[in-house]
Amino acid sequence: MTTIYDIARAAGVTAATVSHVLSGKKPVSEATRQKVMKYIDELGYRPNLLARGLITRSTRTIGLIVPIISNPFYAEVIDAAERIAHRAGFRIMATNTQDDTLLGQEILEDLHARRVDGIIVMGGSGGLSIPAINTLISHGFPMLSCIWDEETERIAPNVSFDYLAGGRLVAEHLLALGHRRIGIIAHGVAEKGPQHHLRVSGCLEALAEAGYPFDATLLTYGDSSLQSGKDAALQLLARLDPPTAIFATNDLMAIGALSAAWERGLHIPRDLSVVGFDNIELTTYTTPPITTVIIDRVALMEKSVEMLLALIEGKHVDVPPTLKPVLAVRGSTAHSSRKEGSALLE
Amino acid sequence: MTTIYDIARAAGVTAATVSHVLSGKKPVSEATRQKVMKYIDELGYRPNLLARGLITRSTRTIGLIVPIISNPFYAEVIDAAERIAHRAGFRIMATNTQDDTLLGQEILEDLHARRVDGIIVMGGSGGLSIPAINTLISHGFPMLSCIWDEETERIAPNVSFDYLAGGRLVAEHLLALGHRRIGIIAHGVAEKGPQHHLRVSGCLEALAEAGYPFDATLLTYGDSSLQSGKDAALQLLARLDPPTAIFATNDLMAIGALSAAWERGLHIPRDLSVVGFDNIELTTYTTPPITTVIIDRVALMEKSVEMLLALIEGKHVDVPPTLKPVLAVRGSTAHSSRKEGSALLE
DNA sequence: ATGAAAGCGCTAACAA
DNA sequence: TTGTTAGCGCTTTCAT
Repeated sequence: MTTIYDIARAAGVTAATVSHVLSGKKPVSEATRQKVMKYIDELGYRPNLLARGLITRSTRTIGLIVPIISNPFYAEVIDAAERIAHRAGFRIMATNTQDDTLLGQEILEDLHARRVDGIIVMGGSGGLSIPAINTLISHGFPMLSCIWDEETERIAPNVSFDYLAGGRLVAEHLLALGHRRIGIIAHGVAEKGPQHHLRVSGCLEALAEAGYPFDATLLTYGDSSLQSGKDAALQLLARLDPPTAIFATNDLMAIGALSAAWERGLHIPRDLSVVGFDNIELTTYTTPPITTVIIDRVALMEKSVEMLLALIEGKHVDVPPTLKPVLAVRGSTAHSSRKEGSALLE
Repeated sequence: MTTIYDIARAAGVTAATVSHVLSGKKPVSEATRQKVMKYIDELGYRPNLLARGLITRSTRTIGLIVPIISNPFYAEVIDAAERIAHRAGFRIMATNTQDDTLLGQEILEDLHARRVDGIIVMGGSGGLSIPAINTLISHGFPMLSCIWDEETERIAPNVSFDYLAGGRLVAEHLLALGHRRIGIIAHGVAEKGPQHHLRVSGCLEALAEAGYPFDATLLTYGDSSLQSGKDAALQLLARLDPPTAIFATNDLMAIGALSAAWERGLHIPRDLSVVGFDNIELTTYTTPPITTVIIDRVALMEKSVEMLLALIEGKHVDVPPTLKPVLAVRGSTAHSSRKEGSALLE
């Protein structure tokens, strides 16, 4: 592979001069600049970023860890992060933990070993242990979490989203439509404890404040996947006293719920209202489009990247204000027409 | 940051010995091994992969370039690639070109400069110019394309998928259901020439062979996005002589078509049949589920990664046989009930 | 079984 | 404006 020395030799200068041409940090005569550039082009020279990174102690790369890349929410996050980082001359190295703690740990260490300049950890703890993150941070490594739960906030700086308010928006919307029996499909298997629990809490709080008790048996769990949302919805719909509305804590599960309702021959929103969370692009194109809570991914990544870059440069950083949710009301929710508590006809 | 020398000093040995412990390539007494490991742990040492890569001339990383990461098809591809590469001890560095040629060029050069061991370029030429790829290959850089069109096949080794056969499957299926007027939504704006044209050609060939001429005005174009599929479908459905079935050359556009039909109050598949291409997970959960052509992403990436690794090791590689399509018949297609050529009622 | 020495390709003082 | 020198953190012969 062509090195800086090959260029230097060909151009009849020294490696330092070639380096100067490349970086533009030192004055170089136009004549030699031209000559050097010519040979760079001719020999197809590309600076070895490993060598450069070794000495500059910077790779101009930021690591991004997400739970599951096949969830469009995270794919869209990666896309946003890439665009934003690119503006600052940084590259994103994204990986997904597949919600596996061991793999998450490995990825974290690998990113560190590659000397990325900093790391952003997205989403739930799935796939990453707090101690693992803690170790890196205590060694002074620039890290931050993005939309994680409270546990992490005290460890890494956290760019946060007001999930609680999001859950409230959902409840308020459904209550206003006359729904009183609301089924919930949350992420997190029961044993592990709910992971999307802030979204649920917000919803329950608003219900309680409005004076409507929540039937705890209407709280079911999924794993954020399409199929798990469908399964949970089928389970809710099979009850003798099915809910008139279902709140899924992410959009994929909401789509699963739509599919479940369709299979049972139910019309949405006439027979059942469905609300999601995330606002992935797809929710505008389902039939009907899904009412969901908007998480502004671009704003989130703008804040995160900006904050991480500051952290990398050793600047003082203020944790940005919590991002607020907005409800996108679409066709999957309507006034409750079915008599509450009555079984669904098939 | 802790270096190998810090460990060596702490353990009272030399850097070479620590290296031997780490690599396991040289015999080391159990006693020193223990001691070294202890300090590695204690000081939180992580080998600097930049330095290692510099000397071993390998980063154990393979670059993966896709057009658009927010298309679940490519997100699923990346996920598959990561799993497969991981088995071989390799890491994937994935980036999307956002279908931008300039950005694609930049990414390619960056990947090269980072000294990834090889690169896989996925999907259409969107975002990457043939000459750019050619330059790298001619310099002996391990590269291959995956499911690209014929143009590339002569340049880089190509893991291919039989798009033509896929298009035929669609036509045969629709013909068997009695459809004669088939609308097509293909990727590629008209000026640039169709990029998904093999999928289209296959379909047209089968139609011609069956003795049914294709009305060229029923060929419309999108850009593989949800919205473009919807727009194109609306356009087709607004005609006085709308098609009885629509073939979208990818699933996102098919979902867009579903949405368009829904907005126009049409029932699928009674009023209109819709077929997609790719078999993204979502197609099973739409209402109704979408009939589509299966592209086996895992098989594709298995072949690609395996082949690239061989290329990296300088082994001779045989181009694997073209992967064949399989049609997944689902609820979005049914027997043509509407009288051909009649306008759609709203 | 361990160590000494050289060098991967680059940048960054510092000199000239 | 250009060159000299040293060294980033690691692996790898080659000695011992």
